[in-house]
Amino acid sequence: MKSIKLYDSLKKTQLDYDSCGRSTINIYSCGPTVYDHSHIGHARSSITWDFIVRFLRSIGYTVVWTRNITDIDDKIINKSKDLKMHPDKVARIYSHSYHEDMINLNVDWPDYEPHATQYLSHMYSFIEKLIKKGAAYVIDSDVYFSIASFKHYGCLKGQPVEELEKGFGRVEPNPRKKHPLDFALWKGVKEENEYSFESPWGKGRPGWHLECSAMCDSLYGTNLDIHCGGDDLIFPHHENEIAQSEMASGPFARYWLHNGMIMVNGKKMAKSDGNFITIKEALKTTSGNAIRFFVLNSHYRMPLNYTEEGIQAAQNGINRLSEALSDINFNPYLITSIENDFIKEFNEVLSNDFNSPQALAILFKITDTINIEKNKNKKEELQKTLIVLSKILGFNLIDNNDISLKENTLSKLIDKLLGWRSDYKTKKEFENADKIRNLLKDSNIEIKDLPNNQIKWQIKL
RNA sequence: GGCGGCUUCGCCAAGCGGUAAGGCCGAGGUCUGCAAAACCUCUAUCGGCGGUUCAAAUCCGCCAGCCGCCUCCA
Repeated sequence: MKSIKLYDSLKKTQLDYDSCGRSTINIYSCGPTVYDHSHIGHARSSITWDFIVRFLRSIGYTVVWTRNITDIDDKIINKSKDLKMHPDKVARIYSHSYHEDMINLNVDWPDYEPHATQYLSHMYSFIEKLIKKGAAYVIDSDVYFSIASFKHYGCLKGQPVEELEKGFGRVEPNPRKKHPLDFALWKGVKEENEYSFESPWGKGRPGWHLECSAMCDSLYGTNLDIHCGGDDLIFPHHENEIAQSEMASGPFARYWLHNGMIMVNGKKMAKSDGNFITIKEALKTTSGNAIRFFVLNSHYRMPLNYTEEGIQAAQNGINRLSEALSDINFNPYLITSIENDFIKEFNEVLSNDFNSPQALAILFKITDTINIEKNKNKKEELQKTLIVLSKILGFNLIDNNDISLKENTLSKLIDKLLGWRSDYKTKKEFENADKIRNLLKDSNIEIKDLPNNQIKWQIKL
């Protein structure tokens, strides 16, 4: 098994991944709270973990990937009031929207996609365990986690409790809590008609941090290898997860990975700041491949500035990669395993904390080589290499090129038009020939005259 | 106030001690009826100032600007 290095947010240093002799890697990544359409920031996160899972699988690991859906939350409830709709329906609508986005971004389905509301009974036993161990206390129908019970509290954030307290001045202290940093595991209802669930402590709703811990515990027990999420979740979400899980069932995730934020004009893209672009909006003018390219072209831990130009540059880059595959005459879905230096180098750079920008550079190196290769067999192998590697990054360059389209009627129409254009060209009626070319161009179909009277066309966004 | 991070070509962005990847855009050329594509060629010494070193974008110190987290957040 290939060895990999990764940056661990908990130890705050780059480490060699220790597989503990197992070929399986259990990964849990924090998914969305479904109260609205997802934005580019969610896209980055999803694409990042998707590509890392793909890569780990490509080098031989068996990955069991879980990505949760938070389907109960105050924001969902607020939205349900706005829409005059049941909270559960709100959650289902936006989960569906999220799935649509994931499909368009070619993000693989995780192996498990637990919804918080499906794990209530597990949460109850989780809370009970904490209460028994003295790590949680009940006040009326609220249950709080006592951070004083966990001596490593603050380890992920990298700050002792005393320092964390200092930053707490801005928040109204909840007088019911024993310590200002204690957080709710279970929130009892304030009003009788609130959306809530029956629990051993009365009607209420689970605390956000609890969900992930309980679901991890249920799915993986103490065998969680990698836990990932956006770096805005480090504190308090992941910090609290660690505290709960360690207190309830012992060692939690062995490694922590966090992706950097998407920025807009130097500020973090966020719903609350209103400076977000939804994935659906972005897909109106660009492709899923381009968004993925845009994301993968920078290292996952770095902040990434979102701009229209950046997306357009990414789309142009994708177009060039697809271009190198536009004349394949083999079945791209039946590629037997190949080995060469490009692949070796590709695996090398990705093994070094998942350096996707360098991996992308290799794709372009292959593209350059394809474009100048005269030998048919060699060229074919390079094209196969490009397809295989681009798939590991999660690109779909094949459908982008629309091989299948060439079989259908639209394709026949295009060929017919191109035939007419050739006739006009033969008769030197270039004005008419150009009319056809412009017509196609207006429909995002670009044509190119190659030597020997061959004509190539490509759908170009 | 605390902790963490960022500053590299016009734009995006790698690099983690050995003499600046890649993408986009742009310029010139080959090809072409023209165009596009492809191909060839061209474009930075790394925020500032010091220091360590045979050698620094890379390590250390100081300064400046920017951002994130500490409240829901991918």
